[in-house]
Amino acid sequence: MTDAKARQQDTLFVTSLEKGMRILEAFSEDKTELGLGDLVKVTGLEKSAAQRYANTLYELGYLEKNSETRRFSPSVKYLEMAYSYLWADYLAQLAMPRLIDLSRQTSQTINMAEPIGTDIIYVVRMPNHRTNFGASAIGRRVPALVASSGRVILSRQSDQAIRDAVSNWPTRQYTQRTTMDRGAILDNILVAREKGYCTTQGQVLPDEVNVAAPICSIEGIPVGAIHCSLPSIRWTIERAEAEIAPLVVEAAQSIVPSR
Amino acid sequence: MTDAKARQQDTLFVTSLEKGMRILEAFSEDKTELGLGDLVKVTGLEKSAAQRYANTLYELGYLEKNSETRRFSPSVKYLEMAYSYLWADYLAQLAMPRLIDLSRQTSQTINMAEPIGTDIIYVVRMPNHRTNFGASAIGRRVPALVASSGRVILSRQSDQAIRDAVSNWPTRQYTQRTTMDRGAILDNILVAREKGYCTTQGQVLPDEVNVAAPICSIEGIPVGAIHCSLPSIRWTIERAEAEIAPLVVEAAQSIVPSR
DNA sequence: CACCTTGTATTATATTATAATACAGCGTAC
DNA sequence: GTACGCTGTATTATAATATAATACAAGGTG
Repeated sequence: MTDAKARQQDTLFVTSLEKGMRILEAFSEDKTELGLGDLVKVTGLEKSAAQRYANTLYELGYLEKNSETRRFSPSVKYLEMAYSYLWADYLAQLAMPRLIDLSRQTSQTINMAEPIGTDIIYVVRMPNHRTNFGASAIGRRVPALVASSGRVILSRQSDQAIRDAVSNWPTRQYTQRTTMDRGAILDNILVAREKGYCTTQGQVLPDEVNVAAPICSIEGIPVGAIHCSLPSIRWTIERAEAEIAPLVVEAAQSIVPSR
Repeated sequence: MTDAKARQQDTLFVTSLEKGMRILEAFSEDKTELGLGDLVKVTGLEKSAAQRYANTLYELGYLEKNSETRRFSPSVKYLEMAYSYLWADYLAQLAMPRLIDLSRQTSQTINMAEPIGTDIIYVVRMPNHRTNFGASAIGRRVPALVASSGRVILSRQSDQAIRDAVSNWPTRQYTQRTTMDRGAILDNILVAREKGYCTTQGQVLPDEVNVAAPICSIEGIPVGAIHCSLPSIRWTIERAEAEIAPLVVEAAQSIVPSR
């Protein structure tokens, strides 16, 4: 029995709600404005279902509607949800003051990421140089194997977990320089384990050098990472290791979530 | 006929989805972890309904469940929604590079806010000094009459609109110094209209001086504001006007959304 | 130990979501 | 200039699905 089938027979699972969430989720980086037909394509719902659910979300204020094009787009309610989340995220609250300090100390772009399945997600972003918009927006997911934050979080896992992840987790080619060679990724992770931080170059964005250090719970379990982005025009990996890495590591180590 | 009644008879309005959204919205600044009973209280749903909808959202990955306390809390999916929103927000994308520059120039906390009904909502936050956590989280709503950003946006509206807002819009006492005198608020807005920026002190947080300037569309309609927060230990309003206001105004004026 | 409050699971019932379909409005092309 | 295809919108009878009640289990507290 498939998941979907199992759910249909579960009286505690409300399929109508699922369909509504499909509409909410239809919008993304490259789908910012969708008409009814687009929603049908993206969600796989029937036309009449898409109509009713989109209309409901519109009436509830989750979707805006361009009165000329009749297309929907996410409303600011999407942002309010982030606010609710952040208050529930103990790590974000604990880390925030240290991240602010680090941002001031380095005058560079500072991020905090948390692991989520095979990805990491950026929870705090403090841009300090102009960059791609997506790189300064909260809530972005990137495969853990690609991001320095993801790799440094993995570096604190068991050998077994690392090898499993490096073999099986997805990657994605963001730039020409994104490493698709899993052997090289493994090496990078193992070096990170030795050094206590991970450095990468041009993995997600071209022309960026990254330094990431893990945030670990009192039991030593990696629960997040701090990550500093540097423009590679002015920074080499060597210079980043010398000048930035110690600060990032220190900041990350000063954050020890106990719950 | 009430709204609720009207909706029930509207076949295009899916009440099940509404109930689900009630659960999603139950979590907030001070309600970060809710058990089933709490959800019933907050949402007004029946116990069995709360059960089914919360369970559905849990299965869909929107809610986490603490396996000891059995309480729900928002998952990181709440954050992903913010990411989708930001890509749909033309103003945020347009403003981001200028905000980064301004943050570097001033080395102070920079925010961008947008009006939403009688509130403003913070869309971009770039903290540069330690502060209250809520003040560095995206998605926060504050009554427009209280926030310097809200007032400066109002200052670009018609006399009629200003007077209407000052008389009728809600306010809230965040600090001991929050101005509850609507006459004083009106004066502050009218001064802002003259000067082109709005200064406030201790309205939302104690010990903060704020300077805000409006972002206007090509037609002159205020669509947002840039706002700089300064610790009042080191900043007076006078110094902020002299050193910070020109930079904030310049940044805001350099952003001219054309759609 | 008794009680109360919490979350969980089940069921028959009818409320509510459904899919089909018809309609209207608009732009395009022939 | 008219016909066509493409949008989004509105209405219905039907049955599928959400429902509320209720019973049960599991902790916690007096």
